[in-house]
Amino acid sequence: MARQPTVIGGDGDGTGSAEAPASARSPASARTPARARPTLRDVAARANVSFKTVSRVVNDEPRVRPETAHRVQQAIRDLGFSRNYNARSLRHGVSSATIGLVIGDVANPFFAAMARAVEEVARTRGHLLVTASTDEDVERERNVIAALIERRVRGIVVVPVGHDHRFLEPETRLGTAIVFLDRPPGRIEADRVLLDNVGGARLAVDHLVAHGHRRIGILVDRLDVYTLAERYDGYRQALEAAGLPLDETLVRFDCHTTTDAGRAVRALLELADPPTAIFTTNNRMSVGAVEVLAELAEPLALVGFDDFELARALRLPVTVVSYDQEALGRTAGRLLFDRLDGDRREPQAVTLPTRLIERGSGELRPPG
Amino acid sequence: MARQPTVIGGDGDGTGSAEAPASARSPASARTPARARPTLRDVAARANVSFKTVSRVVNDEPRVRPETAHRVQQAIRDLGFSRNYNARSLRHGVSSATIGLVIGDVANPFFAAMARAVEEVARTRGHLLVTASTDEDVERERNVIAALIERRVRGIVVVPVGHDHRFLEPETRLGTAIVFLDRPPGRIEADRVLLDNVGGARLAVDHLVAHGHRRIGILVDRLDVYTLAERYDGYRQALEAAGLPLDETLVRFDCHTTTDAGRAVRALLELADPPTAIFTTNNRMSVGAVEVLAELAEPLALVGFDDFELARALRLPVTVVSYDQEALGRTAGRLLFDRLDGDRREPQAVTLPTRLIERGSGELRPPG
DNA sequence: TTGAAAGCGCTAACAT
DNA sequence: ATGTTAGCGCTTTCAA
Repeated sequence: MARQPTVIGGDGDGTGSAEAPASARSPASARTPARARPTLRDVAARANVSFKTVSRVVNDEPRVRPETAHRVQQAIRDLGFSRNYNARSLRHGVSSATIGLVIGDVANPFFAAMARAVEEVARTRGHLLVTASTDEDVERERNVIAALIERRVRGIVVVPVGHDHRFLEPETRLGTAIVFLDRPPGRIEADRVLLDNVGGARLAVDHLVAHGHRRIGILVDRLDVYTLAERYDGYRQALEAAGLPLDETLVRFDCHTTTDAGRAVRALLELADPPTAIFTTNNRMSVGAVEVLAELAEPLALVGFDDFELARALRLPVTVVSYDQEALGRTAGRLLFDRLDGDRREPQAVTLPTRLIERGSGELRPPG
Repeated sequence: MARQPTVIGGDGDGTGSAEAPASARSPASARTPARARPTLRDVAARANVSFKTVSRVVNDEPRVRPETAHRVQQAIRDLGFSRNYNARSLRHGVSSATIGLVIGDVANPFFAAMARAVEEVARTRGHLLVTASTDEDVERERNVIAALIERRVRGIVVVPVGHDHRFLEPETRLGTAIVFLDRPPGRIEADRVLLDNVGGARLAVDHLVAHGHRRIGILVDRLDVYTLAERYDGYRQALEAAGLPLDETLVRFDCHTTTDAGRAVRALLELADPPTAIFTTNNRMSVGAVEVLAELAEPLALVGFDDFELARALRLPVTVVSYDQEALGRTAGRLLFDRLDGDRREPQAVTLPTRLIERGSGELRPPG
């Protein structure tokens, strides 16, 4: 398991004058301290040209004799030169070729799918993506956005947490494009790409009602999360449309983790008059519910919002409200680049549709 | 659904001289073109101080009269000033406070978990994370790493694709820290955080053998993926240790997607002498296998490498080789920052352990 | 085809 | 406590 230390060559080009940090000098090992990073000037010196010529070569500008270009290329390789993009973008009008993505948590497959789609759009446009998670914390949202702006990203796709984004207004005026994803901005008008949450929830609950259920439990987290509030609203609308009362004992809040959701399901089951069906309002809750329901002799009906991998391989395949996750991210990414390309239309609001996928769990009828 | 356009204020401070791109002038809307971004100097002018004083305020340096600081803060707010971090880091020794992460695909939960862990470490150190996916393409790996270096990230955590990383050597000498994650670097010595893949595979196959299986199928992708080659190796070692022959018809390559894996399982089932157990060498393959096996009347035994959400909620809960995903990313992140802090030990090789989680599918005995 | 000079927004070193 | 000067690595005029 022991490894040979990397053999590090001597200071071949006489540039290595960088003052090493104290820690670099301490161990007895022959490890060389970091040498100074070569600049356009260093390359120029080595190739015997002016540094402007090197700049031309690096940027594929015309008007350079092939022979000169060649010599410069060689020097670039010899020195391990890499153009400093930050310095480059200091000049007005030279892009940082970077965009930001602010989401709740990359480890959540829902966000991961969006991240992937946004990154894909960025890539086709030659941009890099800085991704930052907020953990649904308002303060972190602000901090992270500020950090992105300090680095002069050209635009930001954000799944917002807060409910007041007026602090972004000056920034948009300064040219940073902002697109809100999955949830609307608070107190400002801006581009947004949303899901038809109310419609999706109605799809789910109408479906359960159509299969004879009259006591339908619902799992939600805090209602200040926009999507959940909307889905809860769809639930209530569906009940009302069906002439069913809203029984508050059937509504379980604060289902943040899968564990919370599992606990909530257990609580519902222990009710004197338990529900015959459950509507879970996001993928985590569905997973948590499924893990508990899997242990039951007599299964409850279940419809979940968000599709998830393996939903169809489960003991009882799960009926879900689904939609195109990638399309969410892709649409937001495209909108962002449209803006960067100079699109000056009024703020756009795109709403993506949902659909019901019947797999079995949502088609169970109430017992008796 | 129609939205009011954002009301955009006039050119309040007389700075707005930025030349608008052609597209900005086209529509009849009163939308103002982006104004020039305020600098330290603009703030200084407004607050009637020198721009160095503003710099002091922005950087929380001492030696500024509270009253002055106040005036400056006000000007900063008025102008919507944001310090340009790129310009700042131009100075020698001022960090870009950014690190890079190069992975196969953020949408894969395996990578997402690592991304999350690395981001977490970065965050505690006040750094932002630029994440880029390679889609397991060698050329993209090189391009992406080059792009990160051009932006002067301080270090890069990379799940490598290629088998020759000598091109990184000059870069490490220039001070960019590189840590390889999940797979070893090719042809250079460098820090690496790996998993005990061989040991994990042996755990899996030994377990199946112990339960009476003598024909054990295996799903793999291409063997030039390090982890899979190692796991395949563990499979062979286990067979040999058990005195079992290696039957090539039981080895299915090129299982890249879940669909591929499902197909491979079907092919195994149609064999004249089919296996009684299957070992899947990553999470995608396990999912693909499960989806096919779920349809079977008489289930096959299955052990999968990588744990996955819902593995225990399935019709037949899946026995897996598990490990601490977060620890992988966390360890790599910490190692990276250790290096940035001046750690000059020889390149480190950390290997993380695996363990078997029995859930049922791996404890099935062969029929008869 | 090549080069010299100015300046992007900032910080560090040195005044005042 | 505040200001001045130089320069980070680059691109953009403009000149040769």
